Amino acid sequence: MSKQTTEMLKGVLEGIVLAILSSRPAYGYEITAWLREQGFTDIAEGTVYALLVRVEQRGLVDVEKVPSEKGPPRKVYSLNAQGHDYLSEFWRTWSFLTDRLSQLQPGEK
Amino acid sequence: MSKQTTEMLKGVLEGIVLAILSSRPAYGYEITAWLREQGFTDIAEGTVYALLVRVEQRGLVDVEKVPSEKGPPRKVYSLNAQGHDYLSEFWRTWSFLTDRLSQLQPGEK
DNA sequence: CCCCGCTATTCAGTGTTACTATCTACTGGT
DNA sequence: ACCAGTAGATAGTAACACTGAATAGCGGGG
Repeated sequence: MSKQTTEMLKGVLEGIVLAILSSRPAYGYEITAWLREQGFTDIAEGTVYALLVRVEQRGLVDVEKVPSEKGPPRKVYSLNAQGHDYLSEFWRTWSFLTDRLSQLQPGEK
Repeated sequence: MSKQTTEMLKGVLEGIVLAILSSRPAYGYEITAWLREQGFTDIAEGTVYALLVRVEQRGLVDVEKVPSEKGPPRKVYSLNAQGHDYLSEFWRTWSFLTDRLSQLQPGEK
């Protein structure tokens, strides 16, 4: 992945993952696979796990261990009330950014 | 500024500054003032100067020293050919992100 | 004259984040 | 016993925006 993409993901990736969790609970491996399908081809697995640990420690998600048929138990994350608040704030910030950038973007040709 | 905004700015602020420079040459103090008018109320001055040094070192901008009526000489930056290429790449990456995020954003109520 | 305010730039140190690379652990099939 | 696939954890690194301070030039007021 380009360095540009990497830097732009900082802060944004967290919002993306929380947005996914707002629609349904999910676990790390599943989220990584979904991101790759969506075109984030080179998201490292470790990145998603580390991100999930961070949001858990900040109390934005609830965690439940669910035994898996294959492999170790899954840690299924779901967005809690505080997480929803945080996600709302994320969308506000995101809208602010997209507004400013759309003004700067040259007319498409 | 919220920590959220700070983190989301990473990588994006650079694109914003380059976009400004693509429309006209400018110097650091001026860019900072403009950003503040646009609602980036708490952009630290040091941040913009550090960013300009980085893009200069990567050869994306040309620099010219221009004496100022008040205060020390200004370093006026302008986007060069390589900078334009880089900026195009930035817009592609930005479009990719906005596409993915617009899919995730809940229908506005 | 000297200090203050404004303009303008620079720099050292800090925290957060995504990356790389590696490691552990559990299951099923050969 | 071994291996592939699933699932998660962790140590170390690089990049970037922030804080806070310092530097420097010019004008005007006391």
